[in-house]
Amino acid sequence: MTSHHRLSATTYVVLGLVSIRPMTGYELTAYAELSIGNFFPLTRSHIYAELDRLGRLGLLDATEVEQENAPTKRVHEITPAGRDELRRWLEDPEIKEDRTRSLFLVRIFFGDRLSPGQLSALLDDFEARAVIRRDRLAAIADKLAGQPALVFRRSTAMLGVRHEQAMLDWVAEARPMLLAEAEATATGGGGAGDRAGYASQPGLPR
Amino acid sequence: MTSHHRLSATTYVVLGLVSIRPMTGYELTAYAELSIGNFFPLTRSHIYAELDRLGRLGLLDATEVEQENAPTKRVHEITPAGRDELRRWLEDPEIKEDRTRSLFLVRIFFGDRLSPGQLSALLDDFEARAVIRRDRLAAIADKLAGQPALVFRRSTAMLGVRHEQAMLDWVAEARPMLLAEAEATATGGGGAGDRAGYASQPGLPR
DNA sequence: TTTGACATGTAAGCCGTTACATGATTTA
DNA sequence: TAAATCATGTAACGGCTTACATGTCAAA
Repeated sequence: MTSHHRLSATTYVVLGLVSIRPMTGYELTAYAELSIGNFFPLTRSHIYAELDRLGRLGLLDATEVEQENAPTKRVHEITPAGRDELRRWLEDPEIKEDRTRSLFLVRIFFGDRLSPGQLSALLDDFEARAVIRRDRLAAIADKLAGQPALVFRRSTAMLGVRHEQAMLDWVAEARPMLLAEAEATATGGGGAGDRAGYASQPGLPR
Repeated sequence: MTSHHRLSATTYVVLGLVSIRPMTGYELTAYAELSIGNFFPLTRSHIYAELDRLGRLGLLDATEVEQENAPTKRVHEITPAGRDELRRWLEDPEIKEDRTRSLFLVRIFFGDRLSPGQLSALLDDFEARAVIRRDRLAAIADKLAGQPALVFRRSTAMLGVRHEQAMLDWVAEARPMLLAEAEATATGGGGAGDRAGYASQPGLPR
C-alpha cells in the first residue's frame, strides 16, 4: 500500500538530508547550508516546519534526547515509508526544474538606464561575488576529491565552479561592450533619459 | 516628495517592461516571455495582478482602447512617478540576488540512490534541454547583433549561452565519473540500498 | 560580562502558481 | 468545425521569508 503524497521539493530535500543520517533541526540547518545550500538554499524556519510536517506524515520519526550541557534536542530519523517516498521522488522523471530568476540580468537588460559609473559598479560587484563563490566551491570540490563515494556531491560543486567561471568569462567579454555603449549614450544624444527607438526596435526575435 | 514604495522584484520588472513602451497585459505577456522570460519568468496572471497594483499606486496609467475586430483592450503606460520609482530601483546597489534552486543538482547530490540507467537518463535529459536553451539563446543574440543600442539585451542572451555551454561541458566531464560510481555501487556491495559511511564521512567541508 | 554556539519554535504576510471563467474573430 | 489568436480577469492555496520569542552553557 503506497500512499502517494504530493509534497513540495523543499519537503523532499529535507527528507533526503535526514536520510543521510539522523539529525536535529539545528544540525540539519548547518549541514544544509554547507552542502545543498549552494544550489538549494533552505531557511531554518522552513526546515523546522518541514520536519514537523514529515513527522505528521510518518515519513520521519522524532526522538527527544536529553543532554547534560545543552538543551534537550529532537533527533529526526527517516522511516521505511520515508525512504520509499524519497526514492519515488528521486526516480520520478517528471520533476520539472524550478524557475531561476536573476535580478542581475534584469538590471543589465535595463542597463541603458544606468550611468557608466553605476553600470561599472554593478559589473564589479557581480564579478567579485562570482570569484568568491567560485573559489569557495572549488575548495569544496578539492576537499571531496579522491573519495569515489563522494563523486556525486563533488560533481555538484564542480558544476558550480563551471557556472561561476562562465559568469566571469562573460563579464570579461561583455564589460567593454556595455561600458562603451553606456558612455556613448551618456555623452551623445539624450543623456540619461529614456531613448526613443524602443517601440520600433523592441530588440526581440519574432 | 518622493513616496518610497517597497515593491517586489516582479512588480519592478513589470514596471520596467511597460517603460519600454505602453502595452496591454496581453502584449506584455508575450513580450516578457521572449525577452526577460529567459532569466525572469512571469506568468500572465501575475502580470495582470501587478499591472493592477501599479495602477493603484499611480505608477502606471491605464487607457481603454476600443477596437473593431477584437475586444476592448487596456493599454498601460508609465507615469512620471513610475519612471522615478523604476530608476530608483535600478540604481539601488542594495538589491540582493534571488535565490536560485536546482532540482537537477539535488538529484545529482542524491545520485547514489539512482540506478546507472536512471542516472544516465537524467544526464541525457539535462544535456538535451541545455542544448535547446543554448541554441535558442544563441539565435536571440545573433538577431540582436550589430545594433549598439541593443547590446544590453544581447548581453543577457550571451550570458545565457555561456551558462548553458558551461552546463554542457560539465556533463561531458562528470558523466563518466558519475556513471562509473553508479555502476560500481550497483554491481559491487549493497546493491541499490543506502550505503553506510555517511555518518562518518558526511562529505562536507568543515 | 558579553559574545557565540547550541537548541527550538510561532506568527504574519506577501509571493507566485494553478485552475477556473468568458467570449469574439480569424484561419485552416 | 476546430483550433489559434486576441483579450481580461478572479480565486484558492501553498510556499517561503522575515521577524518575533526564549533559554542554557562555555569561553573570552
